[in-house]
Amino acid sequence: MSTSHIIPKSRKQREIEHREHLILDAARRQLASVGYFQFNMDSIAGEIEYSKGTIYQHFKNKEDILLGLAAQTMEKRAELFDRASAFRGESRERILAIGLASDLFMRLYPEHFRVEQILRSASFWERTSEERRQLLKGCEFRCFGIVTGIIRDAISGGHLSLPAEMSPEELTFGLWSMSYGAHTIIATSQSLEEIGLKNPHESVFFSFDKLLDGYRWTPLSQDWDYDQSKVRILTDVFPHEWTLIQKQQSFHARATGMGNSPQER
Amino acid sequence: MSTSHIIPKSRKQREIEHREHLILDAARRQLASVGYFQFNMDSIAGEIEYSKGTIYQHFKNKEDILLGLAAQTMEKRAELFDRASAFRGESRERILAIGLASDLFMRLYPEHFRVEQILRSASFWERTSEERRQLLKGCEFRCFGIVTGIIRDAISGGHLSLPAEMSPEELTFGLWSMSYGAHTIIATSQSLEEIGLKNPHESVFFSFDKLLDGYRWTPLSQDWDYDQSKVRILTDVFPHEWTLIQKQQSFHARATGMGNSPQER
DNA sequence: GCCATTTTTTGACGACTTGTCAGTTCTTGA
DNA sequence: TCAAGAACTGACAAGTCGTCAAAAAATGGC
Repeated sequence: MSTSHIIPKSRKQREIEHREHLILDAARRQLASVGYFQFNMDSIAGEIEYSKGTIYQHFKNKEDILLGLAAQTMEKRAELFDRASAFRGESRERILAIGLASDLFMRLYPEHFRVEQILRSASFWERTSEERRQLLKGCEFRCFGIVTGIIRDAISGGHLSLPAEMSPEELTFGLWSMSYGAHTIIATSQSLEEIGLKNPHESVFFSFDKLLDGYRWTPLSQDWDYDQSKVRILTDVFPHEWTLIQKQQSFHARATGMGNSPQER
Repeated sequence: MSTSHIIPKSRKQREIEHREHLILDAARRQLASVGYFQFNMDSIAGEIEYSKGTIYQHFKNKEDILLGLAAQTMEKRAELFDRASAFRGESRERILAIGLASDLFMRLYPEHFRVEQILRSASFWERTSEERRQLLKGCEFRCFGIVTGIIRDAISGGHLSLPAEMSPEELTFGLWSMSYGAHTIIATSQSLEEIGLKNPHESVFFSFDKLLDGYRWTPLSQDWDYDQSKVRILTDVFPHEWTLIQKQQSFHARATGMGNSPQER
């Protein structure tokens, strides 16, 4: 009796979860192909072959779907951060690994930035469901905590000492700002080429190096071959992701400066 | 005859321009009070006491109005940058002045970030008018050029030398990223306090200092009192703006760490 | 196998928006 | 004073979101 009770229930459960994925996948495709302004509920319903009413049982409204998309990718970002943080090496290499994770993340999920942009805009949040909001916040905290953890490790390991009035969180904020800003600009600016930036991705790493040198986080870039660390991290920690990106971009590998090994700089 | 020809025309002209301002002001208010999702053409029309049709003679569509708002504020940002760049002092002080200009800008025009966020999002641009697009791009180029100019001055003045493979534009991009990222996060994040950041504005300046130290842009922060430079720039270059902000925030001056002189750090 | 009850799904519909355009009002200048 | 053109208007077509009564499907007791 217990099984006949439980099995149908869990099948139902799985069906519901599966449909949630269907909806999000359809939404992601829609968003990628037609953009936010064309993106509408009727066509998502059409695509997944369920009615609009059913979608509204999963999501409070249109915005909630976008939040769902963001939560999905943020989850993946947090995973990448976890793996980066677990790299066995100098603390500064571990932070470099986080930088690489960010970079890989934005290359693997470029739509994420479109969504995040909308997310961060006017009066969006109040329309979404509390539950999903918390989910996203959780991922954000997790990522933030991972970075702050590495910083604390660096301090206790004697590789970094912050001015007395400065907290590890503030350094994390600086790194976050730079990374978020750079990636947003890269993803959305119409005219970086025109402005004279051939390879903004690479510039980000350069700025990172200099920022950490400014904090005197040892080993300093002049005393250590971080290009080699980069290769090691990519092959050890992100082999799968790196392969994916190399495939994606192999046709213009040399132009992006990442399809090849970092030594070329 | 010529006067009777010209005067009415220019009055008409002025009326039209005046109305454009009316529309943008109403839109700005709407956006600030109800957010993007409630923001609609009918209520703007109601507020300015012209019909919707008339609004559509000025702007191609809703998005074009937002672009108009952005162009208005970007113009102001470019002005602040111009003034910052004209500060007579060390090149690194001039870059600090740019940093202060950014900070003042976001404090004076917080709605701008809401708009910019929407601007940078999905399939927005294709709906707007080419003319206004160019206007905005122009402001962006101008700001970018000002910063790059200061960097070139620093290089030719012997205060900074970039690695051979790195261009001034790449450094500008790094500064832009950090500033844009930080301000966006500050303006839109729900939970900075919760995460342990009491005064993110101040953290930005700290990161800036460290980044420039990393580039060995002299005088290094350890050899120069940049807090004092900050005060000098604020009083010499941005006296009016600074007063405005102090008034705005005087009731929680100590909390923001900017209502008072920077020495307190 | 049958039917009453509960759960799930559906899509027509109300409410609201955007952008248009035919018709009206205002302005200009002889 | 009035004709011609410019400017303005608001009803309207087209399209969207989110709801909800009714239909369909699943469940479970007999």
